[in-house]
Amino acid sequence: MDNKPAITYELLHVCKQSGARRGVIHTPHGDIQTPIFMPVGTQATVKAMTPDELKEMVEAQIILSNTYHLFLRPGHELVKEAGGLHKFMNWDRPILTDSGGFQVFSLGDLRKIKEEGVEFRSHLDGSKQFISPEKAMEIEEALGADIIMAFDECCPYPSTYEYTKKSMERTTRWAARCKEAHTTTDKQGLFGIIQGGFYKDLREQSAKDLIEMDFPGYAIGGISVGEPKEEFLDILRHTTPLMPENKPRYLMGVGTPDYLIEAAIAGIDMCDCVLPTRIARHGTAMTTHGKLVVRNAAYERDFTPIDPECDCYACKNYTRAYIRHLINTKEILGVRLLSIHNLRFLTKLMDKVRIEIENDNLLTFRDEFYKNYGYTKEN
RNA sequence: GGGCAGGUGGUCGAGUGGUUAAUGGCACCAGACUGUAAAUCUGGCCGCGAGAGCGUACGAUGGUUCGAAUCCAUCUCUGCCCA
Repeated sequence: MDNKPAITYELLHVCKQSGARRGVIHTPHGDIQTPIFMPVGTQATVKAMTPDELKEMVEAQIILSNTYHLFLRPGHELVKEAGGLHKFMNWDRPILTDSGGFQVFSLGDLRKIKEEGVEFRSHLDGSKQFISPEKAMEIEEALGADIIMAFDECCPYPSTYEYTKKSMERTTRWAARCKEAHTTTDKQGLFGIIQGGFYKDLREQSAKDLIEMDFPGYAIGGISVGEPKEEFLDILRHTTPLMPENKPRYLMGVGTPDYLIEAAIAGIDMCDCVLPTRIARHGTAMTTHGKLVVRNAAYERDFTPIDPECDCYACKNYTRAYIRHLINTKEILGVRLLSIHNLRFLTKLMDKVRIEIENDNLLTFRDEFYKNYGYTKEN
């Protein structure tokens, strides 16, 4: 196990104003400039986007995919047979696969948690499926992403101290089993996931135990699950400093502009979220001046771009009135244009965040951004 | 000219004497969405009112009845068939 690790982190600069990190993550499929926002492509596709669009229009550096969903369909063996996930979906940049831990949370009614693993009743056909830490590793290795996540439990909010503690300790035991089962360490970096809900001592315990296991990167899981923003920030700010400085820090499931900026300030390097693509499908855009529900009647005759300050393909070529028309008539193009815009909006936001870190100016940038976006306070 | 079937809220369409301001679909209006069971879900959708409520309303008019979108009469309009 002394071969070169698949994933390494290089710290380039720390923002003197905010403490945010500017860095690079080296992966087998290229470098990732951080802090970064990662679009989510659960079923081996970022919904409505081609890989070319993700590269050229969105300028995505890395995308996510999902172990649980690909395990059910088309099956990890099939993806392996196709030559791995990169080849299967025609994406040659880095990929990160989530382990199915989020499905333990989101498929709450359909699963049973045991020490050995989680029994799921498939949401597709009701069939019984079992995912253990070892199984998750088998699937993730077959898929072949650059970064793979340990199998964890994402606790609901709120959860009692007792439940959260038991869950966190089990997640830690599962992390050890994932590490033990993980064989492709030269090609894939396995990240541990810090849990502990909204209890600081549990977060500390989780971080300590996982760090002892020496993963090539660490994630914060189990926040941004419906809690108030103050609690989110509190746990974020408490947990991030516990994470190693020489390894990537990943905050799972965060995707509103304010949360992304706060995450960077807290010292996070990576975030992912379904939000930009989901709200695009539901007719909403993120803009410099806040959320814009394009399908609303107010934009029926608005012949200006979604965001006049945006340079994306959708904003350069189409009006609110046209995109509203496409969304309201359920035309695929509407969803595509909004997805391009929202994803580009967030990747560009992170471009700016990286520049402002280099300029030691991130707090000033945040305040300015909030003012434009319409946030009244930062917390 | 004769026969038959019908005219219900933006629209399509239930309802055939009271619990009906009137099921449902669509359209429309708004909200939610944060490691995707999500091109989904929730709410609103006659007028006025914060609300209790009030006022109008099922082609038109008149009638029966304690009570009618529902029954009767006449008129009117639409579709189909026959001449």
